[in-house]
Formats: sequence, structure tokens, C-alpha cells
Amino acid sequence: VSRPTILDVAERSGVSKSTVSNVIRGGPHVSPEVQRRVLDAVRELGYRPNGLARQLVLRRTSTIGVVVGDLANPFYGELVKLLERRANDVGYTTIASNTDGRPEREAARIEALLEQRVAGIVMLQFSGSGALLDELLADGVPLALVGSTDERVDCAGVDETRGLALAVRHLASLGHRRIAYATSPLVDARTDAARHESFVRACAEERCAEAPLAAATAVAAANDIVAIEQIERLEREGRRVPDDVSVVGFDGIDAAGLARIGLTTVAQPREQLAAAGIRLLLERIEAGPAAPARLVLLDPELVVRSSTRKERTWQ
Amino acid sequence: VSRPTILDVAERSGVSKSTVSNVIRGGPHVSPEVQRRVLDAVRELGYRPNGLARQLVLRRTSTIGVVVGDLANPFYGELVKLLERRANDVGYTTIASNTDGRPEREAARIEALLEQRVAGIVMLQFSGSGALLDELLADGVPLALVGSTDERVDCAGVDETRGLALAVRHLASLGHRRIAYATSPLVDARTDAARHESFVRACAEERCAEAPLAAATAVAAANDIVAIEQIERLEREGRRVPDDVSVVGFDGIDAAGLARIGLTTVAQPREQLAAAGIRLLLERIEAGPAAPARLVLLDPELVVRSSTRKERTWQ
DNA sequence: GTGAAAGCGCTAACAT
DNA sequence: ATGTTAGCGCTTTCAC
Repeated sequence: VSRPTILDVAERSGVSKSTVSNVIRGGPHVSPEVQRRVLDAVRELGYRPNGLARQLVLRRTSTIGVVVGDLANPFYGELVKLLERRANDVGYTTIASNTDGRPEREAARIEALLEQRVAGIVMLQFSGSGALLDELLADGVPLALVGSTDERVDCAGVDETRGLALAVRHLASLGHRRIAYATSPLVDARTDAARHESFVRACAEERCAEAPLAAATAVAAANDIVAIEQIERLEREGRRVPDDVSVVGFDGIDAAGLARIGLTTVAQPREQLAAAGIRLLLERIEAGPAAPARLVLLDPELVVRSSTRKERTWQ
Repeated sequence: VSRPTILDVAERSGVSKSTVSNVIRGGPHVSPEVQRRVLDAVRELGYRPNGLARQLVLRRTSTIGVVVGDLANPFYGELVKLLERRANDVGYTTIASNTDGRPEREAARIEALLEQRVAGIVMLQFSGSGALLDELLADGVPLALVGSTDERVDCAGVDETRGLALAVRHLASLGHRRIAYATSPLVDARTDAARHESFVRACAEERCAEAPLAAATAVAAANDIVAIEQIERLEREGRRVPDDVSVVGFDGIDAAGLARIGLTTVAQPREQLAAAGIRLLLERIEAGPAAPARLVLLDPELVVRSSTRKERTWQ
């Protein structure tokens, strides 16, 4: 039941396999007559070119690896989907690898991608192990970070400083002075670090203080999932959102926009992130490892909904 | 900058490439001394086996294709994630392909998977084009459907009849007699058809009637996303859920469990679905195309929350 | 315009 | 225990 090969097609159409190869790849110098015969044979035999063999001989693949922390988070699900669409448009396929945020899984999945000789890797998640990054860079693996940033690699991300500044400024303008930062283990460590850092800075600028969750009148979450979890937790504990405490998220997932949730959030431009990520990666593949790292910084946008309101004492 | 090959390793460690191959694959008959030398060479050279070449010569891959309709739907995102984990556990990798529910994209993505010579395909989405299925079957492609069913292929799914019966019976017991069925284009056509059919049957059994959305006191949705959209729509139109109309979903996504949403839903056992899907596929790969198609029917579970209540006139 | 031949990097008999 | 050899299915010079 072995699949037919290019040789079978050659035999059946009475030409050599090079000629078959030429017509299949739309190569040059093929007489219409021969072309027809070959195409007929292809159809009759149900021939399907072996991509593995082709990639082996070409010594390059048109596959892009996508490393993601949590596919069950719709923000990443959608990003993966957009990346795939984008990649398809330019003739690439993608392989998505879920890491559950575990560094050892991340390393293993990347290793597997490299053994498959992917043309490059887009990382939506990056455990932050600098060693891994250095190794990849040293290996000359084309890399692009989407949604987080690192000086050493090409990145497409949102301006994290502005992002959390937007959130904190919004809360401050509503009179909040004691703001908590909420996160979870599923948040990519680097992203988390960046967001927390800028949260702290923005607090300083706006003269608010970082407070523990129990003592805060508002919470800024590392992402929308965390924000929604916080709303759940708060209301379970009898504190109303936004009446008792305001909550703002980050990402702009669809669920945040539901009337029942109404999460004020800092939305990321997902389409643009995906587009920039693929573009950066392809250009990196083109340019080689020596070219300087580039950074595409997109603007996040504050979407105000009903999870934030004036601090109580101000009413 | 070409990567080192097995030959480079052989040369550096002063053995033949078969010996290198043996130690790398943990093959037999390798003296500890030679083993050490080879491993050293591997490390020094930064050698990484070429999976493409290996798969080509083995004439089989350990890659499973996963075809999914909408990765941005967290139910599918999670399913893909679980499938990947499961597959990894048994030595396989997965490559997920998003189709956006479009049959032509579905066909194209499957074609690409086959050219990559995937060992088999798990379909979470199936456009329902019988022709495509027949073709795959005729080609002897190992196939497993997860979440939908077809007599011709191995399937792991929830008992759709029971699933919607659960929903309708629940609504009927609350006094609802005019129930609408809600769906959307993103719902896999076959799944949609199956659910609607059993909805109709359950209505007959419970003596309810299928009603248009505007005239219904309750709505059964094809999945949780649709259900949540319906809640949005209804409340935007000024009809409260569950006070004016009850809504029940299907799938059991995390968001349904949020207190703010509180969606009564028919939950699918996602872990078990993923596990069964992978198991069926592997057994199919093992058994060959001739073996009879198998069906794993799992029990859905009604999770009652706050989106359903007694029909008003009954109070 | 078409074919013959030389690999791509690897595994698996079969020798030794 | 290790080496030799013959491919896996394809692309690509280079002849004809």
C-alpha cells in the first residue's frame, strides 16, 4: 500500500523523473504534450509529492515553529490562529507547540522543532532562560518574539511601559491610590516581569502605591484571564467590582467585552502583532543572523468598560 | 554555516556513521568507550539529528496532524493543547491546522499535512464534505474524529443524543415549552446538524416545540460561545437571563463557570476526549485501514448554573 | 526539451 | 562490536 513516488509517475507517463519534477514544480522547458501526460499520470496514480524528501534535498523547510505558553488562553489561541493565517499567505506552514509555561517543556519543544529543521521560530512565550536564548542565537536559529521583548532578538510587542501606564493612569484619575498587581504562574515570566516593573514605575509617577490585594482599592492584572479570575475571587469574598474595587486587565480578549464581564483592559492589536511577527521572522531568515535585532513597538489601547469606577471616598 | 551531520560526528569520533547512529538511537552493541567518544563529539559539534532525513528513510513520521475549526474558541484551544500533551506522552508531535470552518481551507490544510506525511490526522472540525472523507479513507489515511461522529471513521465523541436531551429535559422540567436552537457559522457543520437533530427529537419527547428566538422562553445553543453570545444579545434587547429567558450551552468552557456568566451547560469531558482520540488514532495506525471503525461514546454532563430557571408563568 | 547521475542526511541489513 | 553498503524520494546540474 506504499504511496506512489515520482518514479512511478515517470514510468507511467513514459518520461524521466526529472521531467516529472519539472512539471510538478512548474519548472521550465516542458512541452504541453508531456505536461499533459504527466499530469494525467499524477491524477491516475493519486500521486502526492513527499514533502520530507523535497525539504531534505532543498535543505530548507517552509515550516515555522510557534511556541506558546497556554493555548487555552483565547488571547494566545487567536494569536496562533492569526500567525498561521499570515504564514500560510506567504507560503509557510506552522507548527504550534504548547509549553504550559514550563521551561523544561519549552526547551524540549524547541529542540523538537529544530530537529524538524523549521525555518524559524516565533515565540509567544519565553521562559526567560537567557541561556536558551543565547544558545538559539549562537546556533543561528531565526527567531522572533511576539508579545514580549528582548534586546537580542527581533521582537513585535506592545509598548509595555505605555500599556501599564495607561492602566495605572486610568485608575489614578479615578482616585485610586492603593493599587495591587495581580498575576499567575501561567503568565510568561518575562512579560510578567516587564508589566510589573512598569506598573511600579507608573505608580511612582502617578503617586499611587503598590498595595497587597487585601488592602487595595483597585487591581491591575497581568492579563485578562487573571483579571477575570480576580473579579471572581473578589466577588466570592463579598467585595463588589467595580463598587468596592476596580479591576483592569491586559490583552483585550473577546470575553472581556461581554456585557456581563465588562472588563476595562489594555487591548493589544493582535492582527498587527501577528503580521509583524511573521514579517520580522521572514526578514530575519532572509538577512541571516548577523543583522541587528529589530523591534516593532505597537500601541496598546485602553478600553474602558464597567470594571473600573471612581474610588469610593471620592464620590 | 551548514549544520554538522552524522558524518561529521563519525569523523570527529573516529568511528563509522552507523556506529554514531547506533549510539544516538540508543541502539545495541556499543562499547562504553566508543559511546563516550561519540557523545563528546556530538556535544562539541552541537550536532542535532536531522528529523527530516530520519523520517524519510524510516518511511514514517511521528507527527499527528490536528485539524481544528476555530483555535480562538477556548474549547478547541484546550482540546488541541490536551491532544498535544497526550501525543507527546506517546512519542508523537502534533501540528495543528486552523480552518476557520472553511471547507476549502480544510482541504488545503489536509493536503499539506499529507505531503508532510503525517502518521495520521485528528479532526476536531469536519466540514462534512463526504467526498473528502471518502478520499482520505480510500487513501488509507489514519483518521480520528474527536467531538463529532461518522460511521465510516474512528470517533471519540459525546453522545450527542443524550447531550441535547439533557439540555432539553432540563428546560422542560423548568416548564419551558417553546425552545429555540441557536447556532453560528463557526460551529462545525456536522456537529451542528447532529445537535440540532437531537434537539428536535428531544423536544418531541418532552413535548416542547422548537420556536424562533423571538418567541422562545428558552434557548439551547450549539456551544457555549454561541450561548454566551445569545445572552449578550438577549440582554442588549432588554430581555433578562434567566428571568425572561433561560439559556443553556454546550461544551463546558471555563468561561461558562464564571459567576458573572453562570452558564448552565452540557459539559464535555475534554481530557477523556483527547485521550480517546489519540488512542483511537494510534490503534488505527497500528491496525491499518481495513479494521472496522470504532466509536468511543463518552457521557456528557449537565452542569446547572444560573442561566436557567423556571418558566415565568409557572412561578 | 528531456534524461542520467549525484547527492540531501539518515537507517538498517549484512559483512567482518 | 564496528564498518560497508544500499537505499528513502526528491531536486538539480550537466549532457544530449
